[in-house]
Amino acid sequence: MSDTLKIVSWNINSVRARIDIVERFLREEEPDILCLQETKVRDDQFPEGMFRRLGYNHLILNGQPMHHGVAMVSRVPLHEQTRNDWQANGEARHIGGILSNGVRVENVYIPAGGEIADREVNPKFGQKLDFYQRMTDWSQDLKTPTILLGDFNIAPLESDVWNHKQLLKVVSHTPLEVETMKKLQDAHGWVDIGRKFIPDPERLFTWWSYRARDWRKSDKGRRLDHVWVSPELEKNAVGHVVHEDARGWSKPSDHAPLITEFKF
DNA sequence: ATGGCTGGTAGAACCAGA
Repeated sequence: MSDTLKIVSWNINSVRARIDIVERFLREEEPDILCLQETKVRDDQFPEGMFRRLGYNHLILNGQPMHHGVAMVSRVPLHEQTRNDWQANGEARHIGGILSNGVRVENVYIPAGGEIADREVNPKFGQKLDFYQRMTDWSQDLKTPTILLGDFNIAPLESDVWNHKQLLKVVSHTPLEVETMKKLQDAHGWVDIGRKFIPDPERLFTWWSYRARDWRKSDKGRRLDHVWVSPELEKNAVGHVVHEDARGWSKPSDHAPLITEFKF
């Protein structure tokens, strides 16, 4: 027998402002698990009703007022395990759960890191690097088969950005960030599911700025969102797409959802 | 190098996103 699991990662940029397109997405795509980042809502104000009406009765929330915040909503059993503070400052940027088959799902919102790629003048950039380092330490000890997904805020490959040369000094694509991300990936042998299904050098973006006049026409995108899995789960991943259309829905998030299908 | 847009919350000539 085999079970399929359809899991989505989506930086939603306010779950309340986006509740109508989240509902549309769930009705059209019918994922089993939706992992959200930047929910921007306290747990006691999370809009549970829509999710429960559609059968998503397992809700695991780690929110805070104003900024950040992550959540997982599931229509299959998913039990909270951990909420790690990889920034060591109390911000709500991670929630971890476990499926009934023992596979862990780790949903993370890694800090963007501010404007200037120098930790001496921009503490936020240092926090981002430190966050990656703590995740690297955590990955080295990790034994459980795990799906790690979310907004990693780094686009590592040349084909992950609209213009490699122009973005070399822009936070999200600097060589130091790419190297830091690689150390995290190597610490557990994380498999990059995006590039397993859409190999380099094919264009692959998950985020387009709000500031473009026409995001689709200019297509100045970056691949900031990722789905990684433990080596032993690579064979279980059977499909992966970036749902670019949702970036063009009314009042969209600036990130598109990433849809991954597994067979266990 | 600059500017462009969005949401939350306060009630901003705000902050943060990336």
